[in-house]
Amino acid sequence: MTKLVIPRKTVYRLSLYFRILERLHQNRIETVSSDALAKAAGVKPTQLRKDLTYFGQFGTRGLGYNVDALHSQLTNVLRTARFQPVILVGAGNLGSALLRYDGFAKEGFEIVAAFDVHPEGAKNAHSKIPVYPIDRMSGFVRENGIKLAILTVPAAAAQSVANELVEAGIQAILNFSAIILQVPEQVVVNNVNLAIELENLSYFIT
Amino acid sequence: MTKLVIPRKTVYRLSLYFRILERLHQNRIETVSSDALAKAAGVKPTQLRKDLTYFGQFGTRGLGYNVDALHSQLTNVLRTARFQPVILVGAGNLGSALLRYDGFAKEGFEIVAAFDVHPEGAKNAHSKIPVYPIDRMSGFVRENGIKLAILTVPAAAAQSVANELVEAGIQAILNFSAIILQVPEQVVVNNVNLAIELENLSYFIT
DNA sequence: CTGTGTGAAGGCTTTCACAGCC
DNA sequence: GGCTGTGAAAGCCTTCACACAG
Repeated sequence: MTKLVIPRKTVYRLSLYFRILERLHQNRIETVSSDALAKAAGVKPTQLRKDLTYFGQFGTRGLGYNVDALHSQLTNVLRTARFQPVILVGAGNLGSALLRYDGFAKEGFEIVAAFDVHPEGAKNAHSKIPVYPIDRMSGFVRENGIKLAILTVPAAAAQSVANELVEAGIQAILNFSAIILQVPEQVVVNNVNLAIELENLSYFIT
Repeated sequence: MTKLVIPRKTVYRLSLYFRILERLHQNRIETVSSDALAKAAGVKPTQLRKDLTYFGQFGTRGLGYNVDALHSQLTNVLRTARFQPVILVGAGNLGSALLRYDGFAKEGFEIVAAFDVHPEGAKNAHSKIPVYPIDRMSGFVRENGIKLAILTVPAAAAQSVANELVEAGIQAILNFSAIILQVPEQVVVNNVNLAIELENLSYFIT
């Protein structure tokens, strides 16, 4: 598998290109140049072309890329990445918000279950996703072979919940809690810290 | 101002260190080594030390860093970055969730107002933040000198709303919408795309 | 002897420059 | 002429190795 030689940042951008190609397809656009596609993705054209060469050649010189062909190539590269069942742990403010957020389902991710210390307290009226007590989490992960978890518990609980998830066999965590998780290196963690994103932006304000 | 010579990634990590130092301070820990602090931040000790040298020397050799002293130095570096008033545009699912999310306020950011095409439809029962119709947005930004906006509108509306924000004088945007915004280069944009984060994680699952 | 500070080396990404094809 | 593909160069960031201070 050539999977491992694609740089992390490139993989991230491939997801971007993929989504742009979907929109182009919906608009019945058949061909796109690296210039146009790169601009839509907010990168330089050379970067886009370099990104694509990691797994082949798809363009026609003098013309550009066939939207559908490139789209299906990217589907192929990212295929394992889509339609993964996901669990969410921590149905507080942010967690229950994400349960109601339809952006995941739209893009092929299904949150199959949520867990919380107080499942009955979850503000979950508008969602069909079941919220279970957290002591059922490990069992659920094991029985259903869940590999992906979204972590939205308070900072104080995050590490111990993460330990439990790892123990149960989780391979990747999308971490919204305000601490950096210590996990074995085979477990992948992406951190999203909204306060830091704002602080970072503010730093660059004049 | 030495501000501009600090690399973007370093600024981001400074926010991390800052939060860890706050926790250490709360726990009455007075001194911390670069090893311990780096581990908590998920980086290598040398990286932490290098990050700090961008704006001075704060450690005591053989001992480590004084928690409070380093904390106040970071406050100084990040000071403009905190306590900025923020507006939120797009009070749909994700937007109204963020209005209820207390993580921003806890970290010094106040969302002073929200805007939506259908303000009355905003699921805003539990929040005290006012939701105004979107045609009041520009005026509000101008009158209050708002520099920071959180954008949670649907992809189809995002670019035109962003244009309006830029026109009104916004300097930085935290963009949750699924497209990459085209903005003048003096405007800073940080993108958060939750579906791509999940897809990216999934890619690295075996 | 412990742990910071830092020039130099190394590694990873991005960008350039241009060859090659339509 | 227009646009892709790509080796080489540049740039940026991280890591190393070790000098130096307490």
